Amino acid sequence: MNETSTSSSVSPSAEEYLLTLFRKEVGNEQIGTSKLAELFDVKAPSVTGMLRRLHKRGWVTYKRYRPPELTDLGRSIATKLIRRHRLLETYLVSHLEFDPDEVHDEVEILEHAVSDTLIDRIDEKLGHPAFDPHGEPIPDENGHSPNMNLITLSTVAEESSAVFSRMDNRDLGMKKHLTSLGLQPGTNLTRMSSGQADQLLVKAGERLLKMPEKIAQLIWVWPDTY
Amino acid sequence: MNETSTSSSVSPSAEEYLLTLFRKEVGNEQIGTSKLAELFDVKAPSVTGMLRRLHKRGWVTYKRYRPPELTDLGRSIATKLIRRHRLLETYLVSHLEFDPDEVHDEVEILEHAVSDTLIDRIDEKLGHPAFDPHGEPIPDENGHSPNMNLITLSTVAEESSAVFSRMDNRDLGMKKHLTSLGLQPGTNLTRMSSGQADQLLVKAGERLLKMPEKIAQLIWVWPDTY
DNA sequence: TATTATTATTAGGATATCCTAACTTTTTGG
DNA sequence: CCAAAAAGTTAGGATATCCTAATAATAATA
Repeated sequence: MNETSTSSSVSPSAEEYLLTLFRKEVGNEQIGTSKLAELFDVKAPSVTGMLRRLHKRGWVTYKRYRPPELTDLGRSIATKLIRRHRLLETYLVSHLEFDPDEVHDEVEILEHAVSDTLIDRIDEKLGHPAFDPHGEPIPDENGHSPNMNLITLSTVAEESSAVFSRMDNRDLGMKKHLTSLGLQPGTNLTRMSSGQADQLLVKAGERLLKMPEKIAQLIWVWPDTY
Repeated sequence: MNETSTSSSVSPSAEEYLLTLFRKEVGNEQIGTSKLAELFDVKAPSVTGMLRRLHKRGWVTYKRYRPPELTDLGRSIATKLIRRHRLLETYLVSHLEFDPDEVHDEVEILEHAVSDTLIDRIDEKLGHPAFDPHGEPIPDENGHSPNMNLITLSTVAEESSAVFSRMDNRDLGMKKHLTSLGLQPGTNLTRMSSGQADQLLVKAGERLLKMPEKIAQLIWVWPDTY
């Protein structure tokens, strides 16, 4: 058993802190003791204590009064947690009718309780998805994320194909609309030639859709590049 | 929010102890400190400590050197936990291809982490099942178990029908054997008349089986009583 | 740059869980 | 019915989390 296989052996809080630190690092955001305290609804000294413990576990480098830095180990563990998190979200949304915007809290607790076996089962059931319901990439078992060289659908050349990756997930209405048309992360799209300037002709699976240029600019795809 | 709605706010171990105590009570079995210690792979003093805490929470009545007694509150909480447990087992088996004999450990951890909402979703997905994969009854939201008036298959009258409910689940070999013959919780059985004394003739679904009296005594069925 | 304001840490406690070692009560059996 | 054996408890520690109050370091500003 490697250090990260049995997540139930590790305290949930510690993993949550790690995850937060990781997300902030990815987003190039600064985060200190008091911000963390606020996020976790905890008092500052608790954060200091946690940072010490994370340091002791080798997940972060920590020196008093300095912001914590993730170690490679920390990053690798966080990546596995991200994978669990996104797979669980995907599963709850697609198999248990959870609302994409409401799964987070449930998953935050679950991700520390499910076994690797269950995660693998879910991954299989879902067909090894590369993106979660929010369009975020799901790292594979080795921690590699799908290489994202995303472009908007509007920049795809006519007669070219691409894979739907993500859409602006701030506009729920549009999201639902697109989903109802069969446009979801993973859907294969082909842009057909169309006479009109501000209107695209897109083949999504079997369907042929007309789509305003404006919307195509909000849809990010993974280009088929051979 | 009632005392038991947010199980994540309560320590998993305490709930596990409660569950064990409840199961023993139901089975009319005695259980003391050292047996508990063995079950939880923990030393005796830890059990004493836990019993004190369970007492303080009002889940059990405890006096030193005496076996613990469940309180009504304890029983009611345990019943909810049993519901979670059995629904989760049922779900993992029917929707995620877990082996009925291997779900237990997974569920033991999960049952303390899932929200009531998720449990309700699962319950719906499963169509409000009354029995789990082991044939054990699943209490409803109010803690009521399906009324079970079980009798053994050997006491079913000839030419009468009954529904397979449960079998002695201590004998794994027999269980697998019966399962392979199509005998599972839920299967409809009809006892046919047979000339032999120590041998029953049983129709299970489409199949006609010969079954030693001995085995029929270990199979519990829900009689068809109109 | 010196002083104030902000941010972060220590000190000292609480709870839940677990442990070892030493002790007590209950049970059992001659 | 009394002495071992078995079962259970207390005492004293450990770790992970969290807290409050007091203190220290860094950052910001006049």
